[in-house]
Amino acid sequence: MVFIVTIKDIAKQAGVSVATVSHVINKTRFVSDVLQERVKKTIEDLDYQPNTMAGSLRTRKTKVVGLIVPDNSNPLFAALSMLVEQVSSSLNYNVLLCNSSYDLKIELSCIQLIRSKRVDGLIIIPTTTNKDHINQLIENKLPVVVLHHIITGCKADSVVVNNFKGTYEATIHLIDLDHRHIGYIDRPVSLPHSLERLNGYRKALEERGIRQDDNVIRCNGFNYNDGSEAIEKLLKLKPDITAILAFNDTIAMGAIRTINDHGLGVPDDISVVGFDDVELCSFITPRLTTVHFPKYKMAKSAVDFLLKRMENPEIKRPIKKVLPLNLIIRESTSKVKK
Amino acid sequence: MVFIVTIKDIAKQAGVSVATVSHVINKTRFVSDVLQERVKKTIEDLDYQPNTMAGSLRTRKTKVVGLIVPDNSNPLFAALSMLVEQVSSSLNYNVLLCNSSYDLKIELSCIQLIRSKRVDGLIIIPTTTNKDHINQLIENKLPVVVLHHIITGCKADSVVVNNFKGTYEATIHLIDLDHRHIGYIDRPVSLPHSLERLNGYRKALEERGIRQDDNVIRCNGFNYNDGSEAIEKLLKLKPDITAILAFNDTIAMGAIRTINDHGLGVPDDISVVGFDDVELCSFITPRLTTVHFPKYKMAKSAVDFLLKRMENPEIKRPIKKVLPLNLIIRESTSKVKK
DNA sequence: GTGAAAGCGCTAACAC
DNA sequence: GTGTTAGCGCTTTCAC
Repeated sequence: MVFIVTIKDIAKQAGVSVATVSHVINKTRFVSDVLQERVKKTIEDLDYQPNTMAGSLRTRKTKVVGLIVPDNSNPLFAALSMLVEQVSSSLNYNVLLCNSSYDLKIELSCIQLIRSKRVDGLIIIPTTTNKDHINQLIENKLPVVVLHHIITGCKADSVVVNNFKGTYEATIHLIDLDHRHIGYIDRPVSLPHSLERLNGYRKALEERGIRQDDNVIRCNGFNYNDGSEAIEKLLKLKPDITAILAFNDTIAMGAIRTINDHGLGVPDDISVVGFDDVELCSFITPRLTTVHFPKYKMAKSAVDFLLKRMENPEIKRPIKKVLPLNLIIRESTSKVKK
Repeated sequence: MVFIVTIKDIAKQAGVSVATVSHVINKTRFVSDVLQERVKKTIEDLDYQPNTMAGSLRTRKTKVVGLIVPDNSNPLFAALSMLVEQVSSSLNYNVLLCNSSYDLKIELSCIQLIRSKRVDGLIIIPTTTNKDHINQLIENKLPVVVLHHIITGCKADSVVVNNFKGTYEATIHLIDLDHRHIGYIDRPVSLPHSLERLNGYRKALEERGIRQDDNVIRCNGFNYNDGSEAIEKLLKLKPDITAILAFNDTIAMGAIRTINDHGLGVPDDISVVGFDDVELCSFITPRLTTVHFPKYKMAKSAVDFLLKRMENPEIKRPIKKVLPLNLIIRESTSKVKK
């Protein structure tokens, strides 16, 4: 907000009307070659930078999309933000990034800000299953797509992942390796997507007739050390466990660390499988067996949904895409020791 | 850009002037309790969301800062963006995030976009040492702070880190552990900050009278597998190496992976030290010895510098802050084997 | 093929 | 203590 050259200056200097200048910039009506050239040259000469805000005030389009994630320093969300930004900018949209810090109040205030900035749409990974604030946005005609999480009764379009199948396959994989005591480290507070994961795990056990000890533990947060603390407890509670599934890779990596600290090896003593397939998975030792999460496809679909909704607000809502997941077997899982 | 309630609607419904409404919203002049209440209630009732764009057009302040990073999925940059966003939003600023993908052309187009969005300031981790485009922003009176990188001749304020001391201490640490053949994995293309790191390493070797074999190798990119490839080559070239310093943690982790693949142990056969102290460092096995990078302080200082410059554009420029670094000794380094 | 001018939703100087 | 109104820099209708 510090520049001085305006469209008027260009118009005057080029000896044309502001309308003409506007039209050559936006290619929005025919302008003769002569004038076109003159205007372009003047723009160049004066280093003119159109003030898109002023335009947005009229057109009611800002070409920015809001993005709210719980925590951009989490590797999954970091990858997702990066990809959302990349595909957005390839379509000429900018991204306004907010971290909700897993806090609904902060999420609410992010939304406030984003609304007042008049973004053209919002992509959000919400923090709770609270749908009211999101539905209200929709009522206000703001296109929003919920990424990754599942909120029943929410009118927003969404792109999610087949969580159930992810953990189901992972568990079957473990069972096929003769594991019978398989632990599960869950998210601090259950959300539908994490319940799906838990159910996938349970279903697999059930199908294979494995007695359901309560081998499920909840961790306290989303960082590596929360995984450490969780496995610590689980190992104490259920010392016969030979394999664990973790809610995500971060938790899994924290768990591996602590397993090692107990003088146990992965996968020799305990097999570990993660979820998300964060880039690092193939570079830690042992390489982490995990459920691959299609990050690019998610980001792409989210942006596509948003643009689609902008262009045609009348499509029956909500539209939803469920992307498939697949297990990537690496080195952190192996046959159970006799 | 889809809402209909404007300040006029509020004014009419509350039976006051738009000026009064504006003033109660912005607390910018005294309004009697009665009117104040009436206005507030009306705002509530109509779910009015001020259009900050319209205001910005007048005030020439947008309350958004641009942030350009090379790649938000890199753990260091992810942490930095998150922190910049957090401190900005605590000061009522939003963040417009762009990834330059390590490409000057893209960086340029991000800047274009950011200028046209009239951000109040820009925080950038540039991709090259090219200073022209940055200096031009400054000439256009846009406050900008260069984060992390060093660009000589650049008029932007900056907050950086004492790179030299980081690698110097790390190398001394290794020498103190009796290592004499210490490799260094450098960044794909040298920049001043990476040269400082390289010099810290060299200076330490020189001071301790260690012959400078050319144990320096350059990796091809910034991902884990670039570290893998680099160490692969280095091991072939210099099989007597017992320790390596990596340009950053990501590279170090990739290297460890490959060292393991060669049947060698870290730190038993080869000690490894990283740079940045990304969160994961204390959770991989072995925990990574690394140079701690004060991420929060950087983000905080960058935003502070920006706001300072906005408030007082006349401060002699550039102002610069160099934050200290310190070595964190964990498990990936140990005495050299006889 | 081009220009004049109204108006997007605010802020803030000026008036009372 | 409150209201009127002129712009901020654009887009776009209407007119020629």
